[in-house]
Amino acid sequence: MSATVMLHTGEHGAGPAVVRPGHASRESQPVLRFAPDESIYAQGDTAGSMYRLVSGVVRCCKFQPDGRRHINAFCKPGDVFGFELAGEHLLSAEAVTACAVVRMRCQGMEKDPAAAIQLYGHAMRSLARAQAHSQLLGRSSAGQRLAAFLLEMLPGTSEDVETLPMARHDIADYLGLTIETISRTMGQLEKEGLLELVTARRIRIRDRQGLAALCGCEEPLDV
Amino acid sequence: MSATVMLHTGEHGAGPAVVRPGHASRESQPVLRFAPDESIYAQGDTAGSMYRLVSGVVRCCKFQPDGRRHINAFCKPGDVFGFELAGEHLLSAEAVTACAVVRMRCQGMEKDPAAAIQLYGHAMRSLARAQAHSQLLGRSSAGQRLAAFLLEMLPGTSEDVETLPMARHDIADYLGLTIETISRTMGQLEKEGLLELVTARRIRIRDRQGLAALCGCEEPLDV
DNA sequence: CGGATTGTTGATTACTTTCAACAATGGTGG
DNA sequence: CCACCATTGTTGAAAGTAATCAACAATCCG
Repeated sequence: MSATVMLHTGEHGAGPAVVRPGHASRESQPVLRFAPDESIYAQGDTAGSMYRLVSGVVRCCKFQPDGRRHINAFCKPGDVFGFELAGEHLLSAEAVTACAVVRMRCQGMEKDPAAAIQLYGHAMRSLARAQAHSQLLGRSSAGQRLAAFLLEMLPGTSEDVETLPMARHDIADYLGLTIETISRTMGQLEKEGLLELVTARRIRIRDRQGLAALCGCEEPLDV
Repeated sequence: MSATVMLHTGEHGAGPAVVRPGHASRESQPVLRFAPDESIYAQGDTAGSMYRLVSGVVRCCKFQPDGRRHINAFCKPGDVFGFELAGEHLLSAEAVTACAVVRMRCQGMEKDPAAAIQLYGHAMRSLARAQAHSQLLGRSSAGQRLAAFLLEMLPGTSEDVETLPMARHDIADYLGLTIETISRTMGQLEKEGLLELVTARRIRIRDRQGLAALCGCEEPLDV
């Protein structure tokens, strides 16, 4: 026996477990807009809201004391980010492309079981992603990482040209590689016929199965 | 967009959300014991419980289709693991040392706000760890990884000899390195005077600050 | 004590980084 | 609309780090 709880996360959601503008303990929030490379919040900032990405791409990243940057995740429309257990953000969130974001204040969450369950869902999805990512980084090989990354970022189903929203530098900091290695590996994948680089950012995936075989592990999580 | 949370009832499922022994709305569960290398659950198993480690050390790991193993986390007494968003375990949990575990069935979570909030806390702690770990793997250098690992695993405060509970193979799969590299790097840290290897597993940390400086980043999370 | 397991060390190879120079791109102003 | 220029991406050569393969040593357990 099992029980299923539907957690509606869309703005138009309805029902008991809905975090949305208008909820008793929350209020409607305007859509915020950010230009590319603009900061949504920075690590160390007081955490008090969660954010739902409406459009665009966001990177959640950590700046190390030694100046290096690690990108933990790229958020796509529909993703929720920025919720924290403690009082301050552990990561920074920055717009990769122009993007639209809804901020939702999380006050009195502990008084609202439905919200707590929904928060749990978001946390678990983020957890699954983070674990998959650390598996990717532990597993090594530039080719495998890039293949997995491309399958994750370019969800298209046919052989159409898709646009990578982020720069090589972002990819490098996400995959734990250098921009030069990204460049070379991308070229190699092209030489192997797995993809075609129309320009650096405009890519046509020629052989999705080949890429999946290359990275030799689970398909990208669709969480 | 909507998300579904499967809240599984154990086969003996009865009563309100049972989360840990002693709590008002929960019931006491027996302590399970596992021998070293014994499996607590395997990836793909139906998920219906969470587990609290009472004593010993557990590894949460993923076996890739190509045979490689990645260890996502080592659990220490007090840690809670095994909760899932979906209906099955994404990772396996195995005893590293002999250990004692309390299994808690997760039923009727939606009726128990306190349990949901507690679950959220566990998920967020796991998330913070997973993110820190992917930062560690992305950041590189065997020496830095091992230094961070030792600070994480050997919490002692003075210069006493401590015992590593896991084998080199486990460390390697956790840090994304090989056992040979672990061995060599350990020897190098000893040569640099940062630690002393009484035996392979019995280690005296000589210079905690030095190790922290080496890994050049955040202190280990105490979550 | 003995034997299997676990850990170490050495030599070589493979891969990624680093440093450097160059090419392409895309946005801006003329 | 085009030319310019800063930004972004590519390519090459050399160096460094970790992986691999192989042999050996130490440890633990019965």
